[in-house]
Amino acid sequence: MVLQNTGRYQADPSKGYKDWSGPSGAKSEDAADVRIAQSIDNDNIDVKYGFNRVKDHGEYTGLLINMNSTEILDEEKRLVSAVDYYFIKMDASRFKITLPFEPYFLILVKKECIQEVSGFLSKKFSGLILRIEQVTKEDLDLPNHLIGLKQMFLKLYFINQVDMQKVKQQLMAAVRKNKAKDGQNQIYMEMLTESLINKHDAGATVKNVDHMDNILDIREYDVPYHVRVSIDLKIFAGSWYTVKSNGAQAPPSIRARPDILDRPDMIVLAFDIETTKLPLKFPDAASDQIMMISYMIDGQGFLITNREIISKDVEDFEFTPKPEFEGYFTIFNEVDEKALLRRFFDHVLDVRPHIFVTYNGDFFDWPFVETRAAIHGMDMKLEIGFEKNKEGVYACRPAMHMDCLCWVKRDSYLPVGSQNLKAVAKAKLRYDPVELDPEDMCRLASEAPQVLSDYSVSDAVATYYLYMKYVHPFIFALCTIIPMQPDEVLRKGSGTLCETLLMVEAYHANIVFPNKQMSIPNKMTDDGHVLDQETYVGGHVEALESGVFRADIPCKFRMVPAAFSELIDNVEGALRHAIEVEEGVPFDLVTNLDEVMADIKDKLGKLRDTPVRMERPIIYHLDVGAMYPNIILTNRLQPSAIVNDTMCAACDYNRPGAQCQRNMEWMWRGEVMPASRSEFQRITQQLETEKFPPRFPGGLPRPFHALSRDEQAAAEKKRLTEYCRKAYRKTHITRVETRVTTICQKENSFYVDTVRAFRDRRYEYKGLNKVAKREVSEAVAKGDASEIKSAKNKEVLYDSLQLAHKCILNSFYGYVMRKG
DNA sequence: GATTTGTAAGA
DNA sequence: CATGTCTTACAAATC
Repeated sequence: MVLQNTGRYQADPSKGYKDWSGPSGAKSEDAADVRIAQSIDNDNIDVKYGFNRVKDHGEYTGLLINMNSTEILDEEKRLVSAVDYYFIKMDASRFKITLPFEPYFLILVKKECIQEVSGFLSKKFSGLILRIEQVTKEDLDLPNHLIGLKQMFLKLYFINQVDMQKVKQQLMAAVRKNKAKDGQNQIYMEMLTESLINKHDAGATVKNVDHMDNILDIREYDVPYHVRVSIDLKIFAGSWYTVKSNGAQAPPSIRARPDILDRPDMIVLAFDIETTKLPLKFPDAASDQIMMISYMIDGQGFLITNREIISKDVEDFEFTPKPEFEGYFTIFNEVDEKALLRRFFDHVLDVRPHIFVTYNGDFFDWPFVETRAAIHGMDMKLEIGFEKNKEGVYACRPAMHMDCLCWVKRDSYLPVGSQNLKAVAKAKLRYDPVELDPEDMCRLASEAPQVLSDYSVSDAVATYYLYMKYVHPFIFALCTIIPMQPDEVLRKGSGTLCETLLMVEAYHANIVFPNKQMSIPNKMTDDGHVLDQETYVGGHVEALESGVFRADIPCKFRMVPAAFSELIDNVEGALRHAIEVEEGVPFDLVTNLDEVMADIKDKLGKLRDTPVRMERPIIYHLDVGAMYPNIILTNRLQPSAIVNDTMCAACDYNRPGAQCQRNMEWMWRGEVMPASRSEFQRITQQLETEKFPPRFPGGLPRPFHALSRDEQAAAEKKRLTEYCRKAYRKTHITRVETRVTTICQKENSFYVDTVRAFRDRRYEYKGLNKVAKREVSEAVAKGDASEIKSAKNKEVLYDSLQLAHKCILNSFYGYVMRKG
C-alpha cells in the first residue's frame, strides 16, 4: 500500500486529515488483507457468543434477533459484502447465517444514450462494477408520471461496498458538476420542457462525447447496506424465518414464518457499577476504582464487590421492591478490582447474553469498565467483544447493548427533569427506589457495606425491569416493521425511523427514493436581502374567552337562536349518522326513535327560546385525537405532492374542471438581514482580499476562495451580522407573507398510506390497552393474583406501545421540515 | 440600565 | 448525525 501526498488539500476533511496520519490512514481500510482479517475477527467474536455460521445443507427455523454487515470470501477468493443474521431457535440454541447480497445504486442517464453510457461505465470501471441492468421505476419527480410514465435507471451492481464507494464518489462528482451547469433542478426542468414541447421526440438534444456529462442524477446511494438488504428481501428482526442452508459456498434461502407467534426468551443482562470518587467531583476512570458491579440475568441477581474498598464480605440477600420485581442476589466478594473484573467477564462469557442493558452505559459504565480493565492489563474488546463504535456507542456484533436512557429520552414522554433512573423507576415501575447522596457512597463502602449493596442492587433491579417491561417489547415490536438492528431502532432519531418506514413502502411500490434536499447557503430574497432562516408560522391556540371556570360557579351563556333552529331541523340526519355510521346499527332496529327525537328537539327548543342564561357549566376536555396525522390524511399532504404550474401543465390529468389541485394557504416567515444587496456584495469583496486561519493548526493561512463552501457562507454570515449590528442596529428583520401552495390530490399515496398504517397501528394498541384494562378489573373482581399480574402487564405494555407510536406518528409531520 | 440574543425546557 | 413550531424564563452579550 502506497500513500501519496499530492501536496493539495483534500476536499473531504476526514479523508484529507487521515492521509497525513501515517499508515493507519483511510486507505488501509480497503487493503484486502486488513478486510480479510476483519472478516475472520467478526466470525471469532460471533463464535464466542455461540453464533456459529451454518454451513451444512440443513433447514433451520429461528427468531431473528440481530443483523450485522460483514464481508466474506467467495469461491474466487473475492471479498463479497454480506449480512450476518443472528437467530435463536425455540429451544434457545443459536445459529448465524450469512447472506451475500450485491450492493447497488441507481443512476439517471440522458435517455438517448443509455446504451452508450452503460457500455462506457462498464469499461471505465471494469473490475469495480459487477454488472449493469436497466430498471424502470416510478419517479415522482418525473413530469406527467401520473399517467404511468416510468423513469429508466441504470442499476449498477458491485460485489462489495468498498468498490461501490469508489465508483459512487466519481459519479457523484460528475453529477454535481452536471447539475451545477445551470440551476438546481435543471435536469428535471429540461425533461419538463422536453415533455411540453414535444412528447414524442426526446432524441433531439445533441449527444455529448464525454459520457460522464450524460449522467444526470444518482439515486439510492446512501442507504445503509444492511438496511438495503433487509428492505429488498423483507427481513426484519423480531420475526421468525426458516433458513435453508446450501453449504458453505452457495447463499442460503430465507423464508418468513408469520405463522409462528411464540418467542423464546432472550438472555438479558442488566448491569450497573458503583465507583469511588473524590468529594464533589465526578468519578474519573484514571484514578477511581470500581467498588461494585451489580447485575441481573433473567431475574437472577448478582453482586461482585471489590474488597479493597468494601470493608467486609457481603452475604447473599434479597432486594424485592415490589412482588412482581423479584431480586435474589448472589454475592461474589473479590479481593481487588482486577479480580472483580475477571469475575464479571468470566460470568458474561459463561452466560453469553443476547442483550446487555444499562442506564446511560454509553457515557459512564462501559467506558469506566473499559478503562479500569485496561489499567489491569485486560482488553475488554478481546474479553467480551465490546468496544466503542464510531457513533460513540458501546457495541458488540453478536450481543446488543440497549441503553434504557435512549428509550426514556425518545419514547417515554417524561420531562427532562424526570429522566434519571430514580425518577423513571418511580414514574414507570411505580416504586420508590433506594436513594443515596453520592457524597456518602465512599464512606458507606467502609462503614455500612450492606447499605451500599442495597443501593447498588436497586439500580440494577430498576434497569432490568424497566427494560423487560417497557423497552424490550417496544423495540422488538418496532423492529418487525423497521429494517434495522434493534440497537439502531432504539437509538436513531424518530425522523430516521419515519424515513426508513417510508423507504420500505416506496421500495415495494417500485418508487425510486427521492434524493435529500440540500439547502442553499446564504439564500437571497427577491429584493436582495440575505435570508437567515425561513419557516412556516405554526399552529396556535386562540382563547374565545378567558377566566376561571368551575362546574359549581354559574356562568353567563348567550345563545344564537338561529343555530338552534338549524340543529332542530337536522336532528334526524344527525341521529341516523350516529346510529348507522358511528355505531354500525341498522336504523330500523331502533324502537324508540320518535321518543328520543322529541326529547332532543324539546331540549334544543328551550335553549333557543331563552338565549341568555346563567347556568353552572359542564366542563369538557375535548381532545382532537391524532390531529396532525389526520390533517395529513384528509388533505393528502405529502412532500411529493407539492406541485407548481409548470408541473401541472405537463400533466395529462390537468384538464378543464379537474379536481386534482388543492390550493392551501399558509404563512411564510423569514428572518431577513437588513443589509442591501450592494452592501452584501461589498462585504464579500472585502472578504476575498483577506486571509483566513489554516484548516489544521500549523498550516498556511488560506485565502477566501480556498475555504469550503460552508466555511465561506459562515464567514459571510458572520461579517454581515457584525455589519448589520453596526449599521442598522439590528441583525434581523422578520417578514411574514401569506403563500398559497398546490397539493396534487392524484399523487401516488405511499407517504400518506404509511402515515395511515401507523396511525391505525396505534389505534390497534389503544384498543388492546382498553381490553387489557377491562381484564384487569375483571381479574381484580375475581381476586386471582396471577391473572391480575398478567393483565396489568398487558395494560402497561399496550399503553407504552401506543404512546411510543404517538411519538413517531407526530414525527411524520415534522419529518418533512427536517434539515439535511 | 435597557435591549437584544441565545439557550433550555415544556406544551 | 439530525421530526416540527410556540411560549416562557433566564443569562449573557451588547449598546
